[in-house]
Amino acid sequence: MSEDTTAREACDLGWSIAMLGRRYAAIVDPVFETFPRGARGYQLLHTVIHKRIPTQNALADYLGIDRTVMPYFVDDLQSAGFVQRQDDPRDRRVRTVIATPEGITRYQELSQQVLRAEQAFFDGIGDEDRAVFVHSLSLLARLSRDDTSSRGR
Amino acid sequence: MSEDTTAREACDLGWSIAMLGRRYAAIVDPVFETFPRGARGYQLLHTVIHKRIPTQNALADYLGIDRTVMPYFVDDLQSAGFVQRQDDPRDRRVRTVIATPEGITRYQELSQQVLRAEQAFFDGIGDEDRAVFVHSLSLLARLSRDDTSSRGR
DNA sequence: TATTGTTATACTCTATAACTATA
DNA sequence: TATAGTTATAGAGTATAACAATA
Repeated sequence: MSEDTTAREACDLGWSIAMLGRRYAAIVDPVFETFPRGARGYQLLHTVIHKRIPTQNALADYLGIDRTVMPYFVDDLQSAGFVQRQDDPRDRRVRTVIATPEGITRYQELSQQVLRAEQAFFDGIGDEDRAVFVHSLSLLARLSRDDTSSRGR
Repeated sequence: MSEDTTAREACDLGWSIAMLGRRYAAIVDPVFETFPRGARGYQLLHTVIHKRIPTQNALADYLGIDRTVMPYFVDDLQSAGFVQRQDDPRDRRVRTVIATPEGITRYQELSQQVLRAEQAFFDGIGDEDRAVFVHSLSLLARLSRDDTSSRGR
C-alpha cells in the first residue's frame, strides 16, 4: 500500500466534512428563512421540545453555541411566541426554556419541510447506504460529548 | 426509539452534521496551530498539490471560500514560502497557485499528523463501518459540485 | 462586455470581560 | 467561592462594492 494514497485521504476527509455541512445548509436552510435565528433557532426549539435540558448553559453546551449568545436566541424565540422562560423554584437562578403550544405547532410544520429537504439532500445514494451513513454519523456526533471533556490534550 | 422517530430524525441530522464538524475540528485543528490560516490554509495547500485548478477563483469555489478572501490566503502561504503565484502565458490575467518544494515537504509532515488525529476521530466505530461511512460521506460531499455548477465534472 | 485578481469596506457571527443574583 | 443568566464590547470570519488589467 502506498503512503501517498493514505496521505491524500487525510485532507479529503476534512474537505468532505466541510462540504457536507455546506451542502446540507444550502438545501435545508431555506426552510428556516422566516424563522428567528434560522437553523440554529430551529435546533433550539427542537431541543427544548424533545430533550429536557434544565439550564440555558447546558442548552448552549448541547447546541454548541456560546453561553453568552444564548440569551439572544431565547429572547428572539420568546418574542416570536415559540418558547418561554420558566422559573425553577428549586434553584431561583435557573430559568428553564420550554416550548409554547404555538412553538410546538410551528415546529411540527417546519420538521415536515425539513424531512422533505433532507430527502433531496440524500438524493444520489441508496436507501441502505443512507441508513448506514446516518447511523455512523449519529454515533460519531454523539461521541463529541464524551470527547471534549475527557480526551483533551 | 423506533416509533416517532421520523420528525425527530429531521433535526437530529442537522445537529449531527454540525456536531461532526465541530468534533473533527476540535481533534484535528491543533495540528494546524502554527500553519498560516489554519485548517483552511492546509486544505488550500493540499488542493494545489493534488488537484490542478488553474485559477484562484476556481480554487476559491472548490474550497468554499469567497473569492475576495482568496488573495489573503495565497499571500500568507506565499509569505511562509509554501506556495507561489505562476503567470499563465495563455491568459495573462491568471496567476496559478502552485506549491513550492518547501510547501510539499511541510504538507507531507502535516498530513501524517492529520492521519493520526483522524484515527482518534474514528476511535469508537469499527473499521468496516468507518469505510462505509467515509465512502458515503465522500459521495454526498462531491454531489454539491454537480449541484452548484451545471456541468457534471 | 465579461472575467481574473485585488483592495477597501461593511456586515455577521462568535468570543471575552464584567456585572447581578442566587447558591 | 462558584454558578446561572445577562449585557456590552472586541474580535474573527465573511460577504459587498468597486477598481485595474486582460480577454
